Amino acid sequence: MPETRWLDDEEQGTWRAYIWTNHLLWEALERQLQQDSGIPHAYYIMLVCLSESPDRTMTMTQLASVTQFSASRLSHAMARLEEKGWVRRIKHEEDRRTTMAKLTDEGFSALERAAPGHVDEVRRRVFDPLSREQIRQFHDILATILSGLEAAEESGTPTAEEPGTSAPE
Amino acid sequence: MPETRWLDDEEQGTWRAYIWTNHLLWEALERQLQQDSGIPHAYYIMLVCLSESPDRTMTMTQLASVTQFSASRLSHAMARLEEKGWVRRIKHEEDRRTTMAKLTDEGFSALERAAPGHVDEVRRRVFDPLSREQIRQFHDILATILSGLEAAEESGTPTAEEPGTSAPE
DNA sequence: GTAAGTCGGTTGAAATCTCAACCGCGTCGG
DNA sequence: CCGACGCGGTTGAGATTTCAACCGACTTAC
Repeated sequence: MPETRWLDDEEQGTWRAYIWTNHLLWEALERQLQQDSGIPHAYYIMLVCLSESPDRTMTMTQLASVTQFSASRLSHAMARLEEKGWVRRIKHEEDRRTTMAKLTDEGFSALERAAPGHVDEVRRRVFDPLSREQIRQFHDILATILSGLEAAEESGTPTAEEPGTSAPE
Repeated sequence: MPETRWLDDEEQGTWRAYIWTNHLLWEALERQLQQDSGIPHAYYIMLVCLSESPDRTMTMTQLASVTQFSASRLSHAMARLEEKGWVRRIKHEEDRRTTMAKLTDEGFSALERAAPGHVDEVRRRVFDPLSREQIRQFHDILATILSGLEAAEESGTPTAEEPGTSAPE
């Protein structure tokens, strides 16, 4: 790494805006969810993922992969959700190693209660202030960044420069 | 609030992309910083803020306000940074309530060591994949969202409708 | 069959963050 | 001057997250 290419003014400004937006937005969402439903956002995500899965069930590993949480974090969180009665863990019949996490009816209705407020907050904070055109641009920008990040996930930490090249595997 | 206005497909897609991007990006940055310098990103931000302040010094409250961390979080983190020798806390002479946080020379050079890798990561993950035009759009979008969030900060939780204050920095 | 290796998942301890209570200093009204 | 209140900041307990070690269940090679 010969020389650091520092961020120019425009990039710097954008980056700070990003950091800052993220920070405030996250806080607003977390607060809203916590106060209205007593659920941290991370748990909310897990419930959403389960609710959208067939039979409202997933293996721990699947859920970890979808949410990008560590196995450990998931396990602890699950224990917490199970205490609340929102989720039940069931041993898989065939492969006795794997555990199925199933959203209970109480869990589902907790989600139903929490969702409107959350969606409302997101809409108010993010989408209402943006024009339709901006939403489209935003989507494209995020998709672009995302594809680079996902490529990096699989193969070490490449320079996110190549479009199609597949990982060695 | 009569009926929930759910997100349409475009909004939903954008939102998920945002959540996901954020998550992966944050993890990538956190990991990079942690591994290369042993500093969590939150601490990095604090060091950066101090380093840019005159005399590399700020009161705790100023720092809390700039970083948007709670006083408590800041206090704990400061204790940690002080142990590392990167920061020193000094009682203010005139107003004995206030504490000045000062970045030490070791702190500054720790920052110097950490910065290039971090900037590099940000550039590679975020800006390199984007066109100049997209960066500009991104900036506008973030500024728009941000101004709503900041307006909400000050006055309860208004509907983010005011054109109001301009972005900071 | 059995020992080594891997996979799915859990556990406990340490680090961090949040929340509420707290302490000392300053200020203001009387 | 006196007491009440507000401000700057700290503290300790509780919740969450991470890290590393661990356990039992499958697989594979001998």
